[in-house]
Amino acid sequence: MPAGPEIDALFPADLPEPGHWEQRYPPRLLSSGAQVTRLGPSPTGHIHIGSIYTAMLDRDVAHRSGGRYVLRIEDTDQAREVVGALGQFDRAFAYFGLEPDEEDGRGDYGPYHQSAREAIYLSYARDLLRQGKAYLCFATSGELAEIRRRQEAAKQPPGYYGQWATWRDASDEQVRAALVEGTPYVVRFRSPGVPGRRVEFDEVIRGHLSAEDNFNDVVILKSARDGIRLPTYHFAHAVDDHLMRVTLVIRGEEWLASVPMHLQLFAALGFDPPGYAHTALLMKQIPGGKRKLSKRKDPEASVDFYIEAGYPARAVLYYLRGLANGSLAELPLDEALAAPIRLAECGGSGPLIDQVKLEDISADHIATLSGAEIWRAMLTWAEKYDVELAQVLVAHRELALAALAVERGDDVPNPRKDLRKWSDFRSAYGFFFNDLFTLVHAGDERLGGLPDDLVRAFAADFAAGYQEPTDGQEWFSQIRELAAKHGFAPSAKAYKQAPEDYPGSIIHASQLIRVALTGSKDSPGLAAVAGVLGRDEVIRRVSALTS
RNA sequence: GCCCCCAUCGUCUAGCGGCCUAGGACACCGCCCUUUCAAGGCGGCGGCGCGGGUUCGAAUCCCGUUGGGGGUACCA
Repeated sequence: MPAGPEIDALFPADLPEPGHWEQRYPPRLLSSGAQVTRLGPSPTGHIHIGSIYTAMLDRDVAHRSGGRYVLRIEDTDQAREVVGALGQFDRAFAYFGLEPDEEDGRGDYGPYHQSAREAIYLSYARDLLRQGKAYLCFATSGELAEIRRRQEAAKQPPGYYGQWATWRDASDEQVRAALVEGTPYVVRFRSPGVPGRRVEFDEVIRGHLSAEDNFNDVVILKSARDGIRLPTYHFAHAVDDHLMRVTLVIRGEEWLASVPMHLQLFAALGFDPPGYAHTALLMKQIPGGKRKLSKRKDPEASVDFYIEAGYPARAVLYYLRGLANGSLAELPLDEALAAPIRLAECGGSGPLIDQVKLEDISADHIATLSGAEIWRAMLTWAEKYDVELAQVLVAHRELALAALAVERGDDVPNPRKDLRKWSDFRSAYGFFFNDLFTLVHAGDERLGGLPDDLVRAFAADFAAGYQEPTDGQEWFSQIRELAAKHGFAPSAKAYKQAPEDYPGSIIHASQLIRVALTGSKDSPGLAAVAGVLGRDEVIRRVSALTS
């Protein structure tokens, strides 16, 4: 390997030494026991619900210990970067109230996106190179593929190591020649590991673990692209988490197998390693089993799925919290959200995300909200995802509140649970608003196939003698009397005993009015609905049946 | 293939050697309530993967096995 001066020639002349960064980012002044955590999402598309899950843990652990929760954008893979991803991150964190304590624009340990930290990585890479703890590798992707093919054929572990790592011990002449030719290169870590040797380490969630030590000379600096040379995740993890003075790395289980290698990197750099907690991955049910939720394949993996459908943030957080610590799922929502998450009590196996359970939780939660609270949340959601509905909610605020008061409120022991998410509002409550309601006429299939003449006559009678509801039973007696007059059976039982004697039962008669008023065969209690709609509107809607 | 993690009802889990005849929630089924629906009440179905140990005693500890998942990139 070429000596110092030749290595230095590969880097900018004014590149600072590691000591510079150590001073620039001094250890934090925090009380003992304070944890500094970090979330490192990649801007490669929609943010994953798993990131919200991890962010929740990061924030909880940091804040309860008097520490800091840092957001670091891991944008070292420029090829996969998606524009607009960052704005999405902000929206997602805001929706769930998981804004970081430090991120670009605020915090003393920035910049907080990796593409802006190139000089830092270069400093440490150069240092490793000078010490012989890293080396230049000129192998082409074709050569690497060939090595891999032969390793597979020989049933040997894949990777760049031992006899396969030809550039690890290349002569100075070989390296110089490649450099002179301008051959692209990467910087590889010279792993001190040997096959078969074991390492042990502690992991917060899984306890004391042991694994085969890493012996793979992983890439730490990728080849230059547009003159910029960025680090791999592994190297950036070691450098950033050290310099940002992160004390606890909470990340997905997919990183667990990399810990031995990461530990080697920290040791080679002379850093104290952070603590590690690897959370079980959120899974998705598939025909033959389950797999980790995929951002690309599964819409429910994206945070936007939950925001667009309008699941209340607190309901989602509560669900996620229950997944992390099962005992929290037994607590009421408010208590669960206020209780600490204990990493040591997190499960080690990945849970299937259960949409139905989430909806149940969400419906329960919404049922605890007042009409005014629901109106406010509905409006916030609709302004973004259903503009027409938002306009209606604003223009008819009183009507909306009256509609939301139907079978709901402080004096109602058993509030309606027909709203699981904000996007349910339109189908459940839209009919209250004339702008969102279409009159129903005789012959409509929702009327259940009753003869048009009967429908018209019944509707005309109802409209003509309509009385505003004062009491539910009293109001319903109007239908009861008319049903009798028009030959409907007085009860479902009577109808069932002699169906040929009647056009239908009292149930069919009431369904006539229900469909006329709500456009649906399912609705809240008719007397309450009619009360909200008001006399004129009830008559208008029922009269429509006659035409 | 190799390495690693994990393992209780269909799902999420409680359980950390005797409180277990294994508890709860969701789902499902039945009944009740009911002019429809959403609910609500009551009840039911349903599980410690398997085999060895250790122990007076094992869902709980150990070993093996099977199964599931993750990793094995100049992606994170």
